[in-house]
Amino acid sequence: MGRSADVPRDSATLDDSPDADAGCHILHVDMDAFFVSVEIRRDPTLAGRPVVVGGNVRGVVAAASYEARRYGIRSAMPMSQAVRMCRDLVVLPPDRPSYAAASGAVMSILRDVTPLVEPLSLDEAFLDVAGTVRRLGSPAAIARHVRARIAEEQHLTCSVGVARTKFVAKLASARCKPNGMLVIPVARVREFLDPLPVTVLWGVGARTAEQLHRLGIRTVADLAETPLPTLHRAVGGAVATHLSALAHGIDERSVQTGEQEKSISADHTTDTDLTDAADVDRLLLQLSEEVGRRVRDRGLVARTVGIKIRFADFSMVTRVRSLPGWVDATSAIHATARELYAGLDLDRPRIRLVGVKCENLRDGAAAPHQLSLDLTHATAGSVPADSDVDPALDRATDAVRARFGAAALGLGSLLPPAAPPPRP
DNA sequence: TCTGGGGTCCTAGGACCC
DNA sequence: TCTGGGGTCCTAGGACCC
Repeated sequence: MGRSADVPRDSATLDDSPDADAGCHILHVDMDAFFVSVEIRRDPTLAGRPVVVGGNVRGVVAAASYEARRYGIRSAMPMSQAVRMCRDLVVLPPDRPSYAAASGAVMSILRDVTPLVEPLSLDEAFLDVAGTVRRLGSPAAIARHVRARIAEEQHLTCSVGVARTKFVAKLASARCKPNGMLVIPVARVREFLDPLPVTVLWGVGARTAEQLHRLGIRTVADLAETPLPTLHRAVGGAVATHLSALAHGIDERSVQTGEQEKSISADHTTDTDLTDAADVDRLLLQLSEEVGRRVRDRGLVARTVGIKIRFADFSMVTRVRSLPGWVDATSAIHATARELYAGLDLDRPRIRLVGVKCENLRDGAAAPHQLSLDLTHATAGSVPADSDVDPALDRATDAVRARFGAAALGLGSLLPPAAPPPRP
C-alpha cells in the first residue's frame, strides 16, 4: 500500500516485558478508513490520493483516506467544506453492499479466532480471546495473527487494541492508527488513561464535554478525582456513574454476541426542501418499503411505527405509535406513518429529512397476529389475521428488489405519480 | 461551514392499574 | 372528601456512537 512510511509502529506496548499482555483478553479490532480502503482495493489507482466516501449535495464525509485527512478533512464534515479544503479531492458515492460484503469477510476471519465476537458497526468489533490463548498464544500474538490474516486474505489494514477491558482496548486501537497494534498492560491502565482528554471517553460528546469543562474537568485524571455527587448534578445519574467508573479504569461490560436489533429505520435527506404533502407521502412510502423489507428479511414483526421530520431550520419532530398488533407489511407501516404525519398538522412546512422507523421488534414466528392494510386501528383482542393481499405483494416486491437491487422499485415511488388510466 | 444515515440509551411526564 | 405509592407502558426529545 506504500503506506509504511506513515506507520508509527506496527506493534507496541507500554511495557517491554514479555508477559505485558497477561490478563488482556479483550481485543478491539478497528479497520483503517474502511469504506475508502474498500474503494481503493477495487480501484488501486486511487491509492495515495485524497479520497472520501460521502453522500450527495447535502451529505457529509462518511470516510476519509489518510491523504485526505492531511488537508484537515474528517468524518462527519459537510461535503461542501471538504471539497473546499482540497481541490483534488476524489469524492465517491457510498456503496453499502460492497462495504457490507467486506465487513462480512472480516467478521468471519474474527469468528475463526473465537466465537466471542461483538461487531459494533461494519468496521469494528470486540473479541474476547480468554478461551483462545491455549490454541493461538498470548493476546498480543492473537492480535498479530488477526492483523496478518486480514491483510493477506482481504488486502485491508486494521488497528488492534489489547487490554483487560473493552473501553481501554478501544482507546488503544484509536491511538495506534493506522495499521498498528497497542497493548495496555493491566497494571498501567491508570497511567495510560490519566493524561487523556475526557473527550476520548465513550459517552462524552460535545454537550457532556461542555458540562465537564465548566467544572474544570479536562483530563481523565480530573474526572477520576471529581466526587460522584458533583458529577451527578452536572451530567445526570446514569452518565455520571458510567463516566466515573471509566475514569477509574473500571468497565465490567462483557463481549456480547448475537444481539438482536431493537429498531430498524431508514431516513433520507432530500436535495432540496420538500414543501408538497404529496412529495412527503411518496417519500414516506419509499422509506416504509425499505424498512418493511428489512423487517421481513430478518423474519421480524414490529409493534411500534414512528416517523421523523427535520425541517429546513434543522429543528426536528418525532412521532411514534404503538399498534394493537404486530406488523411487517409495507402497507401497514406506511398507513401508520402517513397518519402520524397528518397528525402533525403542519402549515406550509419546509422539510429536509423524512424518516420511518419500526421498533418493539420480535420474532415473527412468535407473533401470529399481524395487522395489515388500514386495520392498524383495530382494537386489541379483535386483531384480524393477515389479509392475503399484502404478504403476496410484499413477497413480490422483495423478490424484485433482491434480484434487481433496491433502486428497481424504491426510486420509482419517488417519480411523479403515473397518469390515471385513460378510461374508468 | 451548514450540518448523512444507521443505530442505542437516558430522561421526564402522563396514563393507568392495583 | 381527599390522598398514598409502586409498577408498567407509552410518548417526545435529546445525547451519543460509528
